[in-house]
Formats: sequence, structure tokens, C-alpha cells
Amino acid sequence: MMKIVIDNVGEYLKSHNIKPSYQRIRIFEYLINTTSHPTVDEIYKVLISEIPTLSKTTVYNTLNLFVENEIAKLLTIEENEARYDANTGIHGHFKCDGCGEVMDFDFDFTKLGVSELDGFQVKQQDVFFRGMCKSCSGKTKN
Amino acid sequence: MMKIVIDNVGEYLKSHNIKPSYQRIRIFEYLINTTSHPTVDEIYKVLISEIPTLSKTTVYNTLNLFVENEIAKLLTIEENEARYDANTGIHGHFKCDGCGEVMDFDFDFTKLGVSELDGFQVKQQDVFFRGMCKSCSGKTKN
DNA sequence: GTATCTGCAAAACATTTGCAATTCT
DNA sequence: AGAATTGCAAATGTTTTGCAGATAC
Repeated sequence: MMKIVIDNVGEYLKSHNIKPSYQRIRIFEYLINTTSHPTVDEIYKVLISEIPTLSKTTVYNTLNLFVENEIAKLLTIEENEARYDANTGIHGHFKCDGCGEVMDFDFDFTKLGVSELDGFQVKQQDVFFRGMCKSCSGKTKN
Repeated sequence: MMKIVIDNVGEYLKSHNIKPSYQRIRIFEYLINTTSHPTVDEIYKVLISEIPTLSKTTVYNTLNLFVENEIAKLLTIEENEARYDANTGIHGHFKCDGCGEVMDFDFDFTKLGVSELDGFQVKQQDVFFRGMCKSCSGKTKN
């Protein structure tokens, strides 16, 4: 699905009222360059090797800042661990119980036919499915 | 939306391979008699006044048992706090940022038109929207 | 030079685990 | 009595907070 392309991360952060510190730029770059919807711990472990002074607190602070300023979305794919996505456009997530992969998919909410929500202002949509992807179907659990 | 009506909770638990202890019956009864999709803490605080010896561990154990035996669903409405729903049928949740209420709605996944998932076995569907409900729209935040 | 940002250590939560006491049949 | 359940206390893991030092403009 959609890959996010941002030519100048520093300017992008500025345009969203975030001062582009070195840590913030690196964390955001990691977010747009990975498709894995990483956890705080994953981001920290990858970046600590390149930024030896990085602390987990900064990763937490930075991701909270991104979410507040709406350049990242907090995903509730797994309970007990927050995952983040720099793709803030409307899309769903599917997690395969076979291979564990989380993939994005497009959906069109207007087609849902949800009459209960007539007249409601829907501002945020989280759609998360899980099951078996095509290549894992038929295989035994791996 | 749908209210769950179960005439004999003990028998219902038995039919799902759960021994109907007093605590389990009371916790399940609370779950089907409330529409608030309660947290562990809410359940505990309500029931401790009626079952003075109740422990939070038992509430956790019991809810995990319910989820394993598929008579309750774990909701990811709020990150950092698990919420539970005894309605295991497919439906979505809408949380109003105005009044804070969580309401159920029906949706028809087959109408989504998600071609990416063709050939996938979708076993679980979590659909969570948030925004402003009709009566809160137009009001200032309350 | 002053605001802000960073990062350590400690605190605050939610949840799980080990185990002894209790309960049920 | 024997097996399962309960509940306390401690452990675990994630996230937040307080604050001192570092950094940036």
C-alpha cells in the first residue's frame, strides 16, 4: 500500500509546529521508512546503535508529540504495547496469525451502511482485522 | 443495539466449558447487564461492595477465561486499559469525545470492498470510530 | 542568555505469576 | 480427600513524571 514520501523531514516537522531536533528527525524518518508499525521498544533498539545517547523517554516524548500534532497515529494492534504509524490517512490493518505480518488495506467507510451513525461527526477510524493471509491459509500454524 | 439475554448464566458458562463459580457468575452477569464496556477496575469496584472478598486477580483471571472461551471480547477502545464486551457478535464501537459514551453499531464488512483481502480468512474484526455524536455536535466540549 | 529538549532515575499504572488458603463436590 | 478456584503479595512490563544537565537559536 501507500508509502509515505517526504523530501525534507525537518521542514515537514516545522510545518506541523514541531521543532526538528536531531532525535525527532531520526525517529520520524524511521517511522516512514519502515512498514512494520513499530513499538517504542523497536524504535529505541534500532536507533540506539546510531544515537548512543538516545533514551527511551525521548522516544516516548517524541511519539506522543507526533500523535498530538497528528503526524503519526497510535495503533491498537496489540494490547499491552503501543504501535505507531506515520501514515495518518484512513486505512485498515490486517494482522496474519500465521506469519505475524501486519499489512495495510484501503477501505471505504461510506460503503459500510452504518445508519446508527447518521449525523455523527466521525473524526477517527480504527479498523483492525486479524486472521490468515492467503499464503498462510492451508498451512499449519508457523 | 443488541442486548444480551441469557436466562441461566450458570448453564451458559457450563456450555462453554467454564465451571460456574459464584465470582464467575457475578462477573459475567455484570458484563451482560452493563452497556459501558467496563474495565477490570470498574468491574472490581462495583462488585467488591457486594463480594467483599473479591480480588482483582480473580477479575483478571475470570475475564481472561471468558475471552479464551469466547464468551467475551477484549476491546481496544482505550490504549492502556482493557475493556470487555459480552457481545461477541460482529459489531463496531463509536466513542463520543463529547459525552464519553461508547455505543455499538452494526456494520457489514462484506460491503467494505477491500480487494487487498481477497482470499484471506478474516477471523476477528475490530472496528472503532471516535468523534462527536449527534447530540454533542455543535456543543462546545463538555 | 534564555527557552527548549534530552535523558536519567524514580514513580505510577496495568497485568501476570507464585503460592498458600479456601471452597466445592 | 482431591481438584479446582480464589486471593494475597511480589514481580513484570509499559508509560509517565520530576528534575538536572545539555543543546539550540
